[in-house]
Amino acid sequence: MPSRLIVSRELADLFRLFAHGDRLRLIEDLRGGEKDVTGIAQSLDLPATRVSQHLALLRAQRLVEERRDGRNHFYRLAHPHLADWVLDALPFIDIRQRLEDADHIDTARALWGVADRNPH
Amino acid sequence: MPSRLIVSRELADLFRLFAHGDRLRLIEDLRGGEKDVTGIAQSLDLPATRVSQHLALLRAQRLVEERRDGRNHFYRLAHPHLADWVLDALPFIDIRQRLEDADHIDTARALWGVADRNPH
DNA sequence: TGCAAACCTTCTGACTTTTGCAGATATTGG
DNA sequence: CCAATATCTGCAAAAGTCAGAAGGTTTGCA
Repeated sequence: MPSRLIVSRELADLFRLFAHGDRLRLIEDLRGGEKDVTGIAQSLDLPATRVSQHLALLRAQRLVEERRDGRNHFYRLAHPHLADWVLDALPFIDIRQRLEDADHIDTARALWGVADRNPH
Repeated sequence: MPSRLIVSRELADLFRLFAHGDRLRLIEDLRGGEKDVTGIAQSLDLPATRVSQHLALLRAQRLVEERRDGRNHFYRLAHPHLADWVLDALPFIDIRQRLEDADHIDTARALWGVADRNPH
């Protein structure tokens, strides 16, 4: 009977995992395929230790999968379309705040290799 | 140039807004259309004051829109498909934990009036 | 008119809990 | 031993939750 409560709480936990800019960038960084920790750390410009901590959180929820090759650990998205789903949230960002931001959104979409879904 | 950073931070703020079970239930509650605060409070079993506070947060991000009729305030989703997008996250919930949870997910989907996308 | 009740919002303030992050240490492979 | 990661510890900061009080409107009604 309290299924709504249970599921909404689990969903909330999931969303909290995405409530961190670096983790979102990490997910988008894996859009292209697997990558090792050092590689991720470089492209996100973060210390490898921090990246490893973020990955541990994502791994705990089975959002990423690991493959070891020698001393390198390669990670990939467990659900390839997770990155797409995240970007689907872009339309929900409040546009009102400085039009400048709209440009940032388009630019980011382009940088992340996603076709602009809202051309004008 | 730091578009990725800016956008990922805004997205993270958005996700943080969804990182609360009651707010998620509220969004799903508006799936069927507009509803007034008292009505929402009743179906969520929360004090109206709390509901109003949640609505204030969602309104600040333009996620809900308000319509006043007499002393009642009716709210609706600014983006009708927001509720769908939220439920699209269900597949990302870790299934491993007690199969029991899978049932809860199906049940919740049914309760929220969404066709089961993963029949077996 | 006036007043009370209904509906809702906002402010205040404290409280709990989380969480981000650094630095140290452990582990595994070359 | 070095490189690449993972995990542990601990804290400081932040953030968010929530209850209760108080304020605004609108409606109903005497």
